[in-house]
Amino acid sequence: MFNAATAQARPAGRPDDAENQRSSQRIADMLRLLGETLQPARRLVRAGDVIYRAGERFQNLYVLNSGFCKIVNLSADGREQVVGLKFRGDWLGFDGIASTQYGCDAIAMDTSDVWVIGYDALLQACLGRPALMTVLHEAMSREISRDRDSLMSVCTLPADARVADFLRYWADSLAKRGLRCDQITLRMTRAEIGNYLGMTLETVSRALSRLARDKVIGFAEKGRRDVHIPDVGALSAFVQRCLAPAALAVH
Amino acid sequence: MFNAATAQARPAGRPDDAENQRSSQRIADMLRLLGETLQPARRLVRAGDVIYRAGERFQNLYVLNSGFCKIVNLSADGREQVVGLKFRGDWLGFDGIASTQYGCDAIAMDTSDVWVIGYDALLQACLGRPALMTVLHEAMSREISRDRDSLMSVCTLPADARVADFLRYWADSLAKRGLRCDQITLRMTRAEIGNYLGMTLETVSRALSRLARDKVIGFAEKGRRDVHIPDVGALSAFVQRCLAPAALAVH
DNA sequence: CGGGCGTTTGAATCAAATCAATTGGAGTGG
DNA sequence: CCACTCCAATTGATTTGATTCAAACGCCCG
Repeated sequence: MFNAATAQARPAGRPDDAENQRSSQRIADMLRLLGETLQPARRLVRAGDVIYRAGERFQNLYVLNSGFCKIVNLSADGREQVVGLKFRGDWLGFDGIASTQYGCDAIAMDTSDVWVIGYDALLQACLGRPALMTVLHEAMSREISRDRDSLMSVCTLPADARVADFLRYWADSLAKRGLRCDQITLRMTRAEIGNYLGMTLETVSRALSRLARDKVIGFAEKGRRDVHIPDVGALSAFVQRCLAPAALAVH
Repeated sequence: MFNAATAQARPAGRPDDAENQRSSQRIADMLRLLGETLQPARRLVRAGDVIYRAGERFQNLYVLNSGFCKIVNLSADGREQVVGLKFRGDWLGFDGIASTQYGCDAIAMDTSDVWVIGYDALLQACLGRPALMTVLHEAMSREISRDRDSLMSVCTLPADARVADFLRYWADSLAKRGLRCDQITLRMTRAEIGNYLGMTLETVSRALSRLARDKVIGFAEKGRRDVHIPDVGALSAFVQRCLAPAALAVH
């Protein structure tokens, strides 16, 4: 189930189409179930719009029906940290359940369709519809797994590998949603990527340049926002190369 | 609700006794509720024992009634990362819900009493006992918040501050469980602490030495496993000092 | 066309990792 | 009880990867 593991287990590191299709189906089923049983209010947001803010009273969970957003944690002393990225089918706001207020800001990074799920209504509905509870728990479970993968990446990978792993994660997220992942548009600045990965914007830029020089990624002719990924497996291979500096000529 | 925020908001950085007492009560209430409604099997484990392993089929959640353990993520390429520490009242195994198998190892770090909660039975019981569902969701929510705080710490703090923040987190965890927190016994080696914090064991050792030199912590006469923390607020202050290198003489 | 922001790239600096040596306790067995 | 071993921890010297500081470039938009 782990991204790296999945890529590794495959013969040639190519995406597991069957698995991705199942993911895509699961998300569609979940959205259909939520739509039918709860008729959630929809909120259309644009890049930069705030979905909720840290400190606001927790009442709703949110589900992204389309678009893309970031979760930003702000510490008491002013440090700001992007702690999560959310795509279609992801839930937002779980951190508010225990403390009765949100602990982070959720900011749209693109035009998005956000479904508003009243938490009390959801719990109520869960009682009559066990499938609802299942999707809720699975979503929380997945978030916990993903957060651990993030921590793992930040703690164990050097900067270049972290950037490569970030792109792999992004491509993987798109593939799991049935979207093409050979051409991705990063709707984040280098500074935001760096913040998310725990490094400076210059280091992100250098890492991307190195990835491009090694032909692991390509840039569109105009602008460096669009990244071309000919082979997702090559990103995983690049990560491995970063980790094994003294193990080259073996044949 | 965030640890750092809490400490900051206090007049003198001292622990918030009322809040801690509420936490302690909440945990006791939760354990009582679980014990009464589910009569979970108990498993006594000793330091080093495996509670579950990554890859095993998910069937149970676990709740620590006493003791202490670590959650270890193992990547496909062999990197090993401590991604969480669990104390009395904490739940283990949430990451298995979505994928039907555990994604990490859970290893006891001390003699512990682990309650085994069959997941299906729990869901069943939730239907009749909404309070059960509440504690379950709160536990997952808290884990998500905590994971984000970890990521924040690793991404934004220099090594010394990260170690200080780690000790603050540990002391805070004890306080929230009604235990004394001025004298803590780290049941982890420097290497394990370093792994958790994303640094080498030498860096952990140096950071601890510096904290001791600055009188923020003290070591027991014999052995360096026991750490004396005269004032938890001083740890937060130390973190701030690390972040503000050029702001000393202001009066 | 010019201003402003985001990005790239280079050079210098710095924090942390690595390499290496020593110390200190805990445990074992004579 | 002491000698011996083993492993954790400390501390110093050196190297290295990433940050910082600085300059230039390119793209978008008014």
